[in-house]
Amino acid sequence: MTIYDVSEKAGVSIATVSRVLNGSSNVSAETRKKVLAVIEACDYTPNAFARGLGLNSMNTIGILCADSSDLYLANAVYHIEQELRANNYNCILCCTGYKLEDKQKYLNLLVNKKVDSVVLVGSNFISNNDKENDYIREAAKEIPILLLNADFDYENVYCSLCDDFKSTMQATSYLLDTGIEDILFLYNSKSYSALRKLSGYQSALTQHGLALRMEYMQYFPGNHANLPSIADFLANLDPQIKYKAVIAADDNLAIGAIKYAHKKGLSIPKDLCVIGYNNSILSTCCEPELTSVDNRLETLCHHIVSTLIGILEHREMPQKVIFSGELIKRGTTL
Amino acid sequence: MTIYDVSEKAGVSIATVSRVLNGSSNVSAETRKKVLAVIEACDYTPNAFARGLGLNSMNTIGILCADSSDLYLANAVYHIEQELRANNYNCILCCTGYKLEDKQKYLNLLVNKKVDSVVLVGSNFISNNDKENDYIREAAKEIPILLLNADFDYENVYCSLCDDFKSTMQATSYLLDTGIEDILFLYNSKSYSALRKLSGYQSALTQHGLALRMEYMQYFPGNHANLPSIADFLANLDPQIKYKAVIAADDNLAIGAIKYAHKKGLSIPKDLCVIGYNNSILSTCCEPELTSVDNRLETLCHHIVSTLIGILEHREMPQKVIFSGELIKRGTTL
DNA sequence: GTGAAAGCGCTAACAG
DNA sequence: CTGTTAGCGCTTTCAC
Repeated sequence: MTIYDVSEKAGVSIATVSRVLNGSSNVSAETRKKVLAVIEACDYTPNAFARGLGLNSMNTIGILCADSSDLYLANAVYHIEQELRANNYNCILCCTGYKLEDKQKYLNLLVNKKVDSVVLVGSNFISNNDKENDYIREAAKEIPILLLNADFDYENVYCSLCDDFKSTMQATSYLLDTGIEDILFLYNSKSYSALRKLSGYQSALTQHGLALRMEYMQYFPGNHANLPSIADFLANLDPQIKYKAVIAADDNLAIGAIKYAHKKGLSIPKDLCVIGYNNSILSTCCEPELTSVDNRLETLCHHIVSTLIGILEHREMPQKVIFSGELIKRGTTL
Repeated sequence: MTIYDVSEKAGVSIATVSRVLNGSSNVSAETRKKVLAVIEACDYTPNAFARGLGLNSMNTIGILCADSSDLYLANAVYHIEQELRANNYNCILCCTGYKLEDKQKYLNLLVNKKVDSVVLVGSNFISNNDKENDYIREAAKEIPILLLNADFDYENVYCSLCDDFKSTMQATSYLLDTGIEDILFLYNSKSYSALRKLSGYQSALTQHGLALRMEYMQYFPGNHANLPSIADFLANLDPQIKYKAVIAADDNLAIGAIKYAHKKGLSIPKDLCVIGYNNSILSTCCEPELTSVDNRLETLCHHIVSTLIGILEHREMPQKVIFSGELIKRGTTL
């Protein structure tokens, strides 16, 4: 069943069918009804490929993320998909892993597949080595690129992010204000976002007149989905490093710290305070529940999609939008 | 840059370019080299839409799931995407929620978008009211439909699932064998899979000569991502219902039970044993860690995709494959 | 081994 | 308001 069949049965030209299909106003109520009746009767649906070929778009957006099984990224993907679908766009999901080569390859692939735009979920798509960001610049020459939780200045690239620096600074200050000075910062990524968190931590210490100690900023090199291994990592740290609190770059690491405390018989929050990041489901699964920074994921996703829609509709849109996080206080802090 | 431009620059016809593009053998090594050189030089990529129109396929598979932010589903989606991409297929992700109307709508939409096939992730796509499964039969008339963790007999529908009945029966028996008889079964879905688990629980009790008590099979009506509300639910149960163990239909519910125990001052596993399902990240985040049924998600996903590829390549494939789960013993059981 | 040409099904500019 | 027609870029017979 093609548009020709419909036009024939309805006794009109294909152009007219196309018009009613696309809601053009230039059709008399009568012909419209006639055509609609045939369409209904034959259960006709336009061929999506032909449409794509003509319009050079199939109303699809690519979503690139390193690992959609990661709690945080999965949530982001979910919300973005929901928002896009509400706007009548389809999503092609593409999980790249963390290797530059693959990110590059898949971004390229999506561009060649003629998606209307792609949104990169997670700051790990931006490297500190600027040359490694060229693949994004390249893609941005073809289609708009949206970044969730990353900061990058380039034409046709748009960012929505949470101020991780400020949030972490506030979280750190919160601990400092309760009189705790020995705070371990735990992170497991060197992405833009992670580094911003690290700076926030440092900045809070400095502002409170405290010296920075490198050994109190620990990089966990493993997989943060392996919770026990995080606890082991902390257990194997140099015992010289004595801390009364842990600020973690995400909830997984924070849970690792809690597990470590349990293992060592430390009482939380009396002996050890813990603050996580993301306010994910992990923050309510433990005992006591985890104080965590809510980085407004849903808001960010909502915003990035409405920006995207605006761009595709050729409205003028802000290149960068920054939200503030919020510390959700639960049982792991005083 | 189109195939015409390439053909012109290479001094051949577009048919020849198409041939080298598609690896046809009927091209002399010399011409092939010439054409490839031009393609390389111009950085030419074929237009995906035109290709789709000609071949009636764009090598994309639809993935339907109720909620990709759900831990279990997110993992499934991740693995399926990875496997498909490894086979050079793209994935259109579509989160439907749990309403029949929407599942129907989106399955239809994907069929109309001319995906090559769709995989339905999670048993919630199959209803016990068989009439509500007609939308799947409808779709199966157009393209192959794959079901992950659901059981459904129909032409052009293929299932990969874990034997939830058996796994739950084994888990229950395991508890019974340690001498615990008062076991609460906690579930929050009435999907095929959840009901199979329930039967497994019942069957184990019956086999051990124990009577079934309806009040020991509790349906939690809330959102299982809200962990504290699960604990509250248990706390508000009729105090007449005294139990020494909880078998939960997923890890979220099990974590709720652990939270409940903490709240009540019950010691785990001495006063209360808990068994979860899915062996997700939640099973290692708590204290003690959760005994949970591993339902071989990765294996299932691997299998479902290789079945799919087989079908698309017109090989004969099994309509149904059933794996067995495994009880992973951790600290919440004796 | 290679080229010419007929679709694939739709959109949109143009003419009436 | 409606019809005619020229693409969109590729695949695939069918000749040579």
